[in-house]
Amino acid sequence: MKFDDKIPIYYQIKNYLYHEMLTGTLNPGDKLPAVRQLAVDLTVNVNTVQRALSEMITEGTIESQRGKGNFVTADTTRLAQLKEQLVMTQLAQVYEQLHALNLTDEEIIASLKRYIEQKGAGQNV
Amino acid sequence: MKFDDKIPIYYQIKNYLYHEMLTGTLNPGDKLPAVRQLAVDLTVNVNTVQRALSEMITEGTIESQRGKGNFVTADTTRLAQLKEQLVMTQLAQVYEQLHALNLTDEEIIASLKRYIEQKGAGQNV
DNA sequence: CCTAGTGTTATATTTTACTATTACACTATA
DNA sequence: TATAGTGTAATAGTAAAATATAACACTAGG
Repeated sequence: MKFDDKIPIYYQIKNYLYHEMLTGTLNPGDKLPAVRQLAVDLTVNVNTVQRALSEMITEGTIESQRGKGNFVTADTTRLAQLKEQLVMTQLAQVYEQLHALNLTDEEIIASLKRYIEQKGAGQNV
Repeated sequence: MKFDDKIPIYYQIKNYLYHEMLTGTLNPGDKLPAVRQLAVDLTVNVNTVQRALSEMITEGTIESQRGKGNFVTADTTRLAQLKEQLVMTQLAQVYEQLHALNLTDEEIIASLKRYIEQKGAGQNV
């Protein structure tokens, strides 16, 4: 897996796993790949995987069972909260940045629409 | 100045200076504060400021004159390009992230509108 | 010419993320 | 009970960012 060298790898692993958990690749209650396997898949060290997982365990989005494996929480409410939080974080970030560049609310919305239209021309989903 | 410990400081300094250059605090052709003064203002080391500046000099957004100072480029076309690029980077990032969470184009736009409305309630600009 | 103000560069040190490696703890099962 | 598969943790080493500090190079003005 390729990483952005401006952001800690363990942090990007968290986002990767969030993505898997929120888009159906990993469902509530599912067992995650073994840490050593994840390390191989992502071509990083086990400790780096563990650092990402331990933060997620603290957050409650993943539950660990020693000797068995790591599991996506079965608490769908918490997962919904996680998704909402990730979306809001992204929106807040783009809004703050563009607002700081003196774009008005309307210009921010318009520029996003324009971006999506341009992008959509040729590879819609 | 407070920095996000997930992103290199020199990189955040670049964004800070971009902001000053694109919102009228620093106008085309303006002289920047001396590097040592910037270091004091931002509470970082001179070398860290210099690293940010040297990248911006390479990019052509800042011009250096040894013994005199650093100056915002007078090339307003280049500054306009810079702003456009920063906006596009932000839009691409938020779009990719939200799209990766399975939000449709319409949902992405709608969620941004909702975010702005909620935010606007009480502190419009 | 000298001095103050400026950009530029270099060295050594500290901190953090990451890696490599090893070991330990627990579970399931043959 | 032995073994394979799992999570957890500790140690030592490497690399990059940032710091502290000093020195060098150029400009302007007295």
